Amino acid sequence: MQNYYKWHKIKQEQNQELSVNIKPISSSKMKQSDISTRKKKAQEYNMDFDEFQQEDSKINQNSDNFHFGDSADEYGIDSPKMKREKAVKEEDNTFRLEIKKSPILEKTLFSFLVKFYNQVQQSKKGQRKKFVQRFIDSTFKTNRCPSYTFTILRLIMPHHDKQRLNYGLNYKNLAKVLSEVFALSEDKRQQLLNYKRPLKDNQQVVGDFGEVVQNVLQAFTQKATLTINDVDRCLDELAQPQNRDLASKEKVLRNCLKNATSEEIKWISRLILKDLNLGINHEIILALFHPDAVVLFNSTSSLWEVCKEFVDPNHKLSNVLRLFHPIKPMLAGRKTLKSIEAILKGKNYLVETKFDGERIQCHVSPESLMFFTRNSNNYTNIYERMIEHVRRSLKDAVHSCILDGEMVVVNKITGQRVQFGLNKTVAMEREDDELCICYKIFDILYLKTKDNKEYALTEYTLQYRKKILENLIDNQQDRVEVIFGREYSDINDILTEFNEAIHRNDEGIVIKQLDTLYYPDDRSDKWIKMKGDYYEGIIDTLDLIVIGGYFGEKSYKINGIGDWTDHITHYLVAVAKKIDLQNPSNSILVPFAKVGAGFTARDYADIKARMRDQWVRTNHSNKTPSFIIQNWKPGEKDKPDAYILSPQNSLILEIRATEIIQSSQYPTNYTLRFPRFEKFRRDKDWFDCMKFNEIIEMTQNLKKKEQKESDKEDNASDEEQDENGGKLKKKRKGQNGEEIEVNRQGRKPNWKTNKVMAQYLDIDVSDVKVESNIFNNFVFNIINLPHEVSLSEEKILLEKAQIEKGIVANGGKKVQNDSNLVTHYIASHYDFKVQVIGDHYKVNVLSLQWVKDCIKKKTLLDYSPRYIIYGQDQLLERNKLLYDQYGDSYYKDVDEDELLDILKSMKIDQIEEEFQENEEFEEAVKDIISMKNQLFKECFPQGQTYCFYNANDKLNSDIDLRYLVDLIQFSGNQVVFDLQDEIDYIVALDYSEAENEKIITFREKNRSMEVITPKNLLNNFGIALE
DNA sequence: GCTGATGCGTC
DNA sequence: GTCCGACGACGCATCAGC
DNA sequence: GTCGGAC
Repeated sequence: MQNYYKWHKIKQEQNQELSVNIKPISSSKMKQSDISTRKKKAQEYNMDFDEFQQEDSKINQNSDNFHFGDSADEYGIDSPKMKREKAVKEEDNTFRLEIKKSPILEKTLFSFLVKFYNQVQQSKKGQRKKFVQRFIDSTFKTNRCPSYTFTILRLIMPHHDKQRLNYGLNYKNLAKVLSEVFALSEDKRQQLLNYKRPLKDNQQVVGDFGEVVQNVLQAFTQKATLTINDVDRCLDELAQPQNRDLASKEKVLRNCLKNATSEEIKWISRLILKDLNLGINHEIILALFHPDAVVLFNSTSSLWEVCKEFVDPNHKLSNVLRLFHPIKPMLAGRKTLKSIEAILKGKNYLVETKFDGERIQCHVSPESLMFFTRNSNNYTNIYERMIEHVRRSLKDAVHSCILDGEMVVVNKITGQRVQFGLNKTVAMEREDDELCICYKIFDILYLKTKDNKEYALTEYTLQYRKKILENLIDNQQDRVEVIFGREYSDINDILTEFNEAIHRNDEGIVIKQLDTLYYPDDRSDKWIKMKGDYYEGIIDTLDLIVIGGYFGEKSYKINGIGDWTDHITHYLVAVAKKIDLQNPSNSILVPFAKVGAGFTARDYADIKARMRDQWVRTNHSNKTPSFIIQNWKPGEKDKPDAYILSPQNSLILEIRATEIIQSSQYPTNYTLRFPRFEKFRRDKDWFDCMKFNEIIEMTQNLKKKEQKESDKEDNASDEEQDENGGKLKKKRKGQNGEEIEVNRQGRKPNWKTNKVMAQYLDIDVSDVKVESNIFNNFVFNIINLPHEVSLSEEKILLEKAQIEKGIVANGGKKVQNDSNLVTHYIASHYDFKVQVIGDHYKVNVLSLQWVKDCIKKKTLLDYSPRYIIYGQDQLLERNKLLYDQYGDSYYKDVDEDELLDILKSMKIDQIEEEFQENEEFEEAVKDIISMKNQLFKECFPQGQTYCFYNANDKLNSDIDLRYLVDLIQFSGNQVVFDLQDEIDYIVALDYSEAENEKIITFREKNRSMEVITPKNLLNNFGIALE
C-alpha cells in the first residue's frame, strides 16, 4: 500500500507544522469531482455508443446528487429486526438499488466470461495477471459506462460486491435447489450434498463444489445462449427478499439455468457462493482497471463508486473520502519479537490495549449516524443504542466525522474482561447494571467542522489525529471513551506493557508508530499486535486425543486422490473422563474441540501413515462409538465423517489455543478459542491425554479468581450447574483460560506440557568428556544469544553449541524449551522473553558470561549483579546487601564461606549432601556419561523414581522388563514396585481394571506423577524404537 | 408453534 | 514478505419440517 | 480469528 498516497502531495513534515490550530486542506475539493469535463471525456470516448451516452447521463445525474451527508443506501440493510424499515427504505431507494442494465450486455454471452474464468484459473499463478490485463484492456477499451463496467467487475469479484443482498444459498442449500431444478436422482443429489465426501468406488472429483456440480450435471448440458445480463438478473432475483424460500430460488434458477451449459452452471454456482477461486487478488484487477481504483475502493469499499468515478480512464482522482462509505480499516500486523525490536528502533510509538470486541467505524453527519464493521457491513442497527451516546460525546464544533474504534462489552462492576460471545447479545438486548457496550474510539479519519472546514485526516499522522480526537470528544465512562495509548520510545517499556497486559488478562497490546498516516486495508508494521499466545511460555498447550475426523476441501489439494482416509483434513479431539487401560473401548472420552489449522503436508502424511487402518467411516446416522460420552448430541456439521476404531491406537495432539471459553456445543461445556495443532506427542500414550477434571480445574481457578474479584464466598454448587445444567445460562461468565497457574509446590499441573525430552536436545554431546561436576543436577536453558552474532545463523549455533558443550562437560544438562525442570535460565541480554520466563517461573535469569566464567574457573560463581539479566526481588535485595551500586562486592573476594552461603540460598546444599552421602552415585553417573555407549548418546534423566507397580512377579519371566529396570538403576535412577509418594513415573504394564483404578486414584493425588509406557521410557533415555 | 438445520456475520 | 484459502468458535435470523 | 503454502 505504499502507493496509497503517491497521488497526493501532502508531505509528512507539513503535518508536523500543523498545530492544534487546524489548517484546512482544500476543503472545497471534497466531492467536487469535475463532472462536466468527465462526462465530456466519457462521451468522446464512447462516441460510438448512442445507448451508452443516454445511459451514462442518466447515471451521472444520480451521482450529481451525491454530496456529503448523503447516505450510502446501497449498503444492504441486512440487520435483524429491520425488516419493516427495510421495506420502506428499499422503496425509497430503488433508484439506487436498481442499476440500469447495460444494453450491450444484453447481447454479450455469458460464455465470454466463462472463457476468461477458465483461462485465469488454468494458468499458472505468475501468468494470471497477464490474462487479466488482456481481459480488462479489451473489455473496457471502448466502453466505460458504469452500468457496463460495474456488471462485469462484480462478476469477476463477487466477493467484493456489497451492493447485492445475500443469496441465502451456501453449498448445502444450493445443492438442494440444483437437485430440484434438474430433478436429480437421489444418488446425484447425495453427491452434491456431500461434495467433500469421497465416493467409495470411483475416482471422481471431490472437494470442489463447482467441479462436482459440473460433473453431476454433465448430462444436462445445453447450448450456450445465456447472456451476461441474464446471469446478472438471475443473481439480482435470487437476492430479492421475496425470494427467500428455497422454492422461489428454485424457480429463479430454473428459469436461468435451462439455457446454461454444465460449465456455465459451475461458474454460476461459484458466483452464488461468492468464491470464484480464480486465485487473483482483487487489487490487481482494480489496479488494471484504473491506477487510482484501488485507492478509491479502499476508501469507499464500493465497486459502484469506483465504476462511477473512472468512466474516463484518464481521470485523476481528486478526493477519496466519502461520508457513509466505509473506509477499509487499517490493520495491525503480527511480527516476531526480533523484528519488532528492529522496526521500532529509534521511533516513537503508542501502546494501546487490544480490545476484544468488534472493530467499528462510525460515520456522523448532522442528519445521520452509521456504524460499519471491519468488512464494511452496516451494523448501525446492531449498535442502535450507541447512536445517542456517540452523538452526545461529540463536541459542538463537529459537523461531520468518521471515527474508528472498537465496540466492547464492559463489566462496570468488576472491570474484568467479558467473554467475546456476549458482544452482540449485550448490544442488542441485554444491557444491565453490570454489562454495557462501550465504544472505545482510537482514531479519527475525517472531520468537517461547523465552520465548514474539511479535513481528510487519513492523510495526517497518528500523532496529529490523536490530538484532534482529544479536542473533539467528551469521554463518557464505560460508554464512549477515547483511547490515547501510552507513548514510548524504548522497547523495554513495550515489554513491560505487554507483560502487564497479559497479567491483567487483556487480549494483548497494539503498538502504533506515531508518525504514520492512516493506510486503509494495510497490515504491515505501522501497527503491530502482540497477543499472549503468539509467544512461548505464556499460554499453555493441551494434549488432546483424536477421536474423529472430517472430510475437507483441503484434501484434494494436499493428498490428491488416494484412499478415502486421505480426505480427512480436520479432527475431533477429546479429553478423557474415564480411562480403562485393560479395555480401552470402555473408557469415556469427551469431545472438546475441532482442530484443522496448523497441519503441514508432512503432518498429514504422518497421520495418514499412523492411522491408516484406524478409521471407521460413518454415514451420519451411526451411533457414536461406545468410548465417546453418550450424552453428546452433535449438530449436523459436527458429526464426524469418521471415528477412530479404538482409543488405544489413536494419537495425542498438542493443541495451542488463545483461551478456554464456555460452550454449549460440547459436553465438556467448554471449548477452545482459535485452536491450532502444534505438534504430535509421540512420547505420550493415549491415556496421557488431558483429563476431564483438568478442564474443570482450569476453569475453577478462573472462577476462584473471579469470585475473589467480586468478594464472594466460595460456592460449591457452581460446578454442579455446569456439569449437568445442559444449556448454559447466558449470564456473566466472561472469563477465559489463558491465565498461567503456577502451582504453589512448584509442581507442574498436568495440562502443562512436559517439553523436556531427549529428542529435543539438538546438539550431539556424546563425545563430550566430563571435566567437572559443578553443574551436576542443573538443567540449563538458553533464552537468547548476543545480537552481534545474530548476523549469521551459523555463528549463533556455534556459540550456542560451545556453551552447551561446556555445560555438559561440567556435569549439567541443557534443554531447548522452558519448563519447570529447568534450574538455570541463561540469556545474553534482557528481552521480552526473558521477562516472561522470569515472571512465569519466578526464577532469576543469569547472563551467558556467568556460565562462561563458571566453566573457566571450574567453580560456581556468585550471582553478582553483573551476572543478573533478570532477577527476582529476593536476589536483588540480597545483592543490595552484598554489593555496592557498581556491583562491586563489599567483601574483597568471594571466599568459600560466602559461596557456601550462596549455595544455601540456592538450596544446593541438599544436593551437596546427597553427593557426600552417595559417592557411588556420583561415580556411577560419571562412568555412564563417559561411556561412549550408543544407548546414551544423549543426556538422560537422573534422580527420578520409576514405579513398576506390582511387577515383581513378572520380572523374571519378562526379559524386557528386567532390561528396563537395569537401565533405570544403572543410570542413577530409582525403581520401586509399589505406589509411594516420591514416584515420578509409573510404567504402564498389563494391569487389571481394579489395579488401574488404584493407579488412577493415586495419580489424582499426585499430579506431578506421570504414567508412561515402556516405549516412552526408552524414549526418555534417548532410545528410539522407530 | 417449536426445533434443528442453514446461512452469514463477528472474532 | 504478501496473499489466499482452508480451517476454528460464537450469536442471531430465518426457513424447513415436524 | 489462525495457519501453511505458493509466489
